[in-house]
Amino acid sequence: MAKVRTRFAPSPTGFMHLGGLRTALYAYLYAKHNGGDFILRIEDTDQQRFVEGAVDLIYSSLRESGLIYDEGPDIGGDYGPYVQSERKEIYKKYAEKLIELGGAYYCFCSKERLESLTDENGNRKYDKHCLHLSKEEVERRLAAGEPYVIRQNIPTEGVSSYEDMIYGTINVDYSELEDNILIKSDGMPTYNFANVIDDHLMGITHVIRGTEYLSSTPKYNLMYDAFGWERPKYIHLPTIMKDATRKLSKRYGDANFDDFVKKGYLKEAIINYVALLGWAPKNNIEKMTLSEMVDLFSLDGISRSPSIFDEVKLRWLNGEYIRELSDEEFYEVARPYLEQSKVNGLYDLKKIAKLLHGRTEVLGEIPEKIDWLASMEKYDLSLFDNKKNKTNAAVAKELLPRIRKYAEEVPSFDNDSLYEYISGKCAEEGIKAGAIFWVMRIAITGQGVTPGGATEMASLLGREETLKRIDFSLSLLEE
RNA sequence: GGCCUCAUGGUCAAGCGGUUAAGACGUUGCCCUCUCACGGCAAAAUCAGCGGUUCGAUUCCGCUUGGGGCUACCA
Repeated sequence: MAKVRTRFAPSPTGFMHLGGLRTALYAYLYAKHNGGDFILRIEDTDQQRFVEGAVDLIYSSLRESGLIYDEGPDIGGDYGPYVQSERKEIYKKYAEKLIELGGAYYCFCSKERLESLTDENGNRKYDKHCLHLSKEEVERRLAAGEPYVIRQNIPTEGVSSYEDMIYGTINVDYSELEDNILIKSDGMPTYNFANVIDDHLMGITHVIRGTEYLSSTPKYNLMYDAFGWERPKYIHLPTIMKDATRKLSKRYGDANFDDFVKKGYLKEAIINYVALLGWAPKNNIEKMTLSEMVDLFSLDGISRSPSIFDEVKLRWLNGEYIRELSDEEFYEVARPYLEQSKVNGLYDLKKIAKLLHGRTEVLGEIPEKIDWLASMEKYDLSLFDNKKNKTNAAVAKELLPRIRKYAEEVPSFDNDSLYEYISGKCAEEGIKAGAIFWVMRIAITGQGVTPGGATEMASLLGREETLKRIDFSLSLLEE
């Protein structure tokens, strides 16, 4: 069997969309699982939608997520060029050939005439008007420099049939199809034409793309057949949805790979999560590395129904990846976020990172978790209420001087020393340690929830600041 | 509207004629615990509806309903 070749063929219209990323991922996985090649091709035939810089974004997103392509515009290959706008002449040549074969024809119809074809329901279907032009007339008008397009000549009757590797047999009546434009008046091909020519010329064996092409694939098969080319195998993928009725799309602004990276999701987690949308490995594992996915990937694990993107689950998975990091690695990835928080320069960021490590699911939430540490504000005294430890503001007022004394006396201000010293004292003096720790934590932070216990927070603050805060709380309790 | 297509808990999903209908996220309890988080345990589904086929349907077929896609000189 021939070597498997798959391709990812995005249009450079903006950021790398997660739906596109998944398509790329599956194309990559299928190729690699079968020992084949994965190719990148840029489909930039629509100059209106072209966005400056988008091509570089495609390169970097693919590279960052580990989807290394074997051939592509920036790395070359034997089937280039890999950018469609650079293949204009190739399309022209094949379009002319298709015309000779009877599979296409020149069309000179004006926009106005096309619009006049619209029926009362707002539907429009080209009437093959120019198909009936004589050869001489076509020659004449071409020579006169009249603007033209090239349309595909689709049979008016009959049924087209093909096998999709996910959806099975797909039958479509030719009468449902229209004589689409293959070559636009600017000389550029449309997707409808370019994808066929390129996939064939580049030796693509398996075409992997979204279901939006499921029902238009018969048109492409018609061309493969006309040229006498072997049709590729088709693998159409279900859509990723934002919710039950809306497709995940750029319009909502939160569906880009870059957005998630910026929010503080790890690239591995994003890829891993996206892989799970529409595919499940046989062994029921959810957390996988890219290379594990390559091993496990199989078409019969792909579902046919659209799946909804669930950021909550992505969060969980991201948390799993974060917890797996060493403290040192976590510090490195968390650093930009730590540095943009208000505590930057005030406390030891490494120490904070260590406390945050097991409590962080998304890196971007780090600042809000620690910003309050920068200054001690007046807080609600009901925070001292705790029924398990039987504490409240009155109890706190009583306990705090004692806590202050411990903080002064403890020989070393690291967490272990603090914990041992204070719990030792509590045992000695017959006081409930839980109550002391609760009061102490509230008194030095003024927060109900903190990224560490009383002694951890104290050791982070240092003796001086801890005492200062205790005094502040004492004064609050006096009022 | 026409055509293509999909349908198991809130979400992702196992299942491929006979099961107590996996698992994960989330949710809710409980346990652990110097708060939170982590971790542990537990709970929650008559498989969209209706008809068939079959000794027997979540699994096969049809219809209905609902969702998605296509119907561009966009891909």
